[in-house]
Amino acid sequence: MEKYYNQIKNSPVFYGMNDDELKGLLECFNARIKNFEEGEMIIRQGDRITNIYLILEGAVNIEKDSYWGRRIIITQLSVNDNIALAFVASKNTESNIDAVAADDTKVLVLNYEKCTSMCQNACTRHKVLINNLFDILSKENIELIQKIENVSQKSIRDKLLTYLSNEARKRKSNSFEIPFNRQDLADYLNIDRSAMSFELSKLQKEGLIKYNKNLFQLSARV
Amino acid sequence: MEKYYNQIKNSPVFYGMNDDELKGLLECFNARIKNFEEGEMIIRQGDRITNIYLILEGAVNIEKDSYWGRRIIITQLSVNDNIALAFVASKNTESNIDAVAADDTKVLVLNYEKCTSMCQNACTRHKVLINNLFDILSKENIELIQKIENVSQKSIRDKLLTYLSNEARKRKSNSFEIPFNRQDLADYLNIDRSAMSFELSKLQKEGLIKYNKNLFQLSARV
DNA sequence: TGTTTTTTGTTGTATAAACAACGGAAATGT
DNA sequence: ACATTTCCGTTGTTTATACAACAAAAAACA
Repeated sequence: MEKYYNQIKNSPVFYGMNDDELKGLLECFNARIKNFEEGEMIIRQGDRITNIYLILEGAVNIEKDSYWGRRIIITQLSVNDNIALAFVASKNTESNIDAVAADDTKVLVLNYEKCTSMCQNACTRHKVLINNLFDILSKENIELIQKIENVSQKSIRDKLLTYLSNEARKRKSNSFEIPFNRQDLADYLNIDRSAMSFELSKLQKEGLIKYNKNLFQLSARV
Repeated sequence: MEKYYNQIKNSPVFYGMNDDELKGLLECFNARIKNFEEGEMIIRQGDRITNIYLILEGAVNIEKDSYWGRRIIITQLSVNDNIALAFVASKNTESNIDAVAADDTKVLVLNYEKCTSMCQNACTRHKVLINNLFDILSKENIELIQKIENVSQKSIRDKLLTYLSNEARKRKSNSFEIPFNRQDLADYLNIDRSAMSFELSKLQKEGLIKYNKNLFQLSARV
């Protein structure tokens, strides 16, 4: 835990707290570290969620399986992101998603219910906390709307261009790495991988984008 | 304002407050009622948002225009829902959506920034408020994930069946009205209206669903 | 280093969806 | 009650995408 102390302190969940507040909260949360191997399920559809998970290392895919076993990737989370906040915040709501380690992953497990029942929202650190969580939720909301825009384009080409230019804007740079391999990107945009590959190389031939593995570069025209 | 007092009091935003707290907050929010005609824009992409809007009457579509002018409907909001909470909560974030009155609509305009700067989160009613807003945001989050599932299906048929069965589950009934006309539903699911109509009648012929105008009924098999 | 496995790009074919055009039904307005 | 407009379903045609199969490249492993 020591090793990650500074990281935790600067994470969006605990941002702005002093050492005393942070230590108190971690105790209150009954915080502990847990490891997941690549491919392991952290949360399953139908689970009743009582913990928040703060990602310390690695990456996590938020997924859903459709009837026919086709995989939908909702989003990929990484270091400092948290999993499942929306579900613990909406009491008595079952998870409607899977959370799968996309890498060997270390998470900080926070028992949200224990913490809220203990504090009764009374202590000052809890006030900072809920403000932080509020900010996080609103940002997640906007991210989800963004994702809806990405997948709502009608052609493969438009999905790719929308996704890539949204990423560029988010990173404030025309060249950036994406967290997905080709199959995962296809599952994220809900398109066929091979058709996507084809379209990507077409876009490259036309000079709209350049890419090498997961590193993409957008030309000024995009 | 009097006319809507009870409705406001029981809305998710102000839920659980006593009369004094509510009155104080409405003042603090500089609350006022505003009317919009069908088709009028309540919020535009790029606007910097400082107000929350609580819908008192009518309905509002949250939309986005793609490059080619194609319309994407993210969701439809109705009475007691609020607009733009995520944007005011994420300070300094421009709206990336349009909010368009889908009907003649009455909203309660709440100046969020004024309220938060005045109260400095100090007063007790503000604590109830932020807890309410927190709940609302988390539910919106889950709704958005649901919507992503709906539009992430690969065929028109699967989109319709997923959407309809999700609605049925939400309403806890196999027969229900949808808030969309055909064109709006197509824009919500990002598919062609005529192709959708065709698929709907096919589903009806196969006995999976029945519908009449906006009233849908799912057979047990769905 | 050589072998195996995974990932990515390419192509041809089958299929599903978009699109355009239209007629009828329903709703709206006068 | 009639005229006008909007909405909905149907059909044929064009187009884009899924799908399958495969080869090349890269990565992982021994």
